[in-house]
Amino acid sequence: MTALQPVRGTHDLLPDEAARHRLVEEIAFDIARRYGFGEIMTPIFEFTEVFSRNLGETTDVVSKEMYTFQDRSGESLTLRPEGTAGVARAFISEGMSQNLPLKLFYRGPMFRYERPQKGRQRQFHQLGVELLGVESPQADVEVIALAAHILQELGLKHDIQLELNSLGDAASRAAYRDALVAFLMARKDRLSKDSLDRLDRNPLRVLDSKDEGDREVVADAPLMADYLNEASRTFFTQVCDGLSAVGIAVVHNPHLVRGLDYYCHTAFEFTTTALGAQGTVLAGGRYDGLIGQMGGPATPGIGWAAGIERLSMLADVAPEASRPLVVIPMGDQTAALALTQRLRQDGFRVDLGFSGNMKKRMARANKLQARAAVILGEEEWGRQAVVVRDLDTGSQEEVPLVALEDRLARFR
RNA sequence: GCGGGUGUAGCUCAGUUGGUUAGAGCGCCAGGUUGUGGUCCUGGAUGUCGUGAGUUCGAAUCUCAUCACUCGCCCCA
Repeated sequence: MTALQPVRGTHDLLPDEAARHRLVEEIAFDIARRYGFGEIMTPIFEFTEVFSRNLGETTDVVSKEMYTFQDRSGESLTLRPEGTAGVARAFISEGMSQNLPLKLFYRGPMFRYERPQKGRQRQFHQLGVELLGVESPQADVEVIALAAHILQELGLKHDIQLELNSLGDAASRAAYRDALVAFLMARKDRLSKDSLDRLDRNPLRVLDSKDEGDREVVADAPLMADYLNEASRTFFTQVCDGLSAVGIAVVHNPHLVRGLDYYCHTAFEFTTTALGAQGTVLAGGRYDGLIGQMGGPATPGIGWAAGIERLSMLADVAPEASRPLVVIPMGDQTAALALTQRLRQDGFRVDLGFSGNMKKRMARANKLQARAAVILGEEEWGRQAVVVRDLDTGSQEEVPLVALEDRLARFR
């Protein structure tokens, strides 16, 4: 605990940036509402098993990135590294299976112990959605369409592309995995150190390797598409057709793999090249087995999550700069306080400085980009009036107190 | 966890081959007469030179360690 620094990988969000954050969240939530989603707020920590059992013991997230600690009663708790497991847990705990289908939106901090980089922090924020209880590929289409809609509304400056793949159902996935492992084992000596490790923990990851040698080996590896069984293939085709029907362009990436164990069928990522090594802006997939595996009623699900910091860096939106009114007392501070309170009650955004002479207060008003100043001159005050100065034009006039709100209306 | 780069006032940076009082712009504060901002002029304050050791007569400038940031790997949002 050295000096007064924020913990590595955490950041203070000052008002300007916090406002951007909120704006991104609000735009996303606003659109999600149009699609019928309601917000759910789950705790930022859960019993450790909620994550360790369901994301997959060998995944990086579980094996080396969780913030896990014991509370005073000795329970092992973990700061959530992602949102889906908590929502699934809530679904079961709260008996929500009575209300299917369920459309949930969430936002909030997530925690992952990783080496910080651009667009990657230890405490970061995500917003995401989960659609539970729908087996049909229509759910996949709706959820992906929502994602595309949000990104569009955020005006992402840099071109974003949607990559899509199918992992197939459990049977298809297992069959493919076996085939791939056999293929890779036969070429073990040509694989990079990292990929040998992947071969052990998550063989599909080898497909994604950036290593030159690996890429050569992988180039003629068996294709996932060839191992999809009939049902899985039909499902994928329907998702693709649906997306094309709603006008969403897709790049099929047969090497696209998800990091967490619970995914099946549809996997997708909206990617960009504008964030350095972090190409993913929004990603998700289908997880039909998760809730059953956690001990709840077998319930299909599909969802995605997006990093708010990443969205904020790319989004072409700016919080509306609402300009305040400023009250400037000349003599009686108490009268100014009362008048300020009155105007605030009337719905105006008003700033009343805490100290300083008139010049100083005017300068401050300017800095706040105030629209107008209400000046309480002693002389005018004696006549039950104040001076209202338009700070853009510099013109000012005397206004009787009884007419103040009316006169101020145009500065709202 | 691994590798590269960086670290000087609130911010952006300069600082010559190690040399004694560490600078600029912006910002901030105070003035430019009596109740008025945004421009302009004048003046002022602010630095453990990331931190800790070491080399040296002497270090912001060299060495080592450490911390933070940053880029890439891993992985992901």
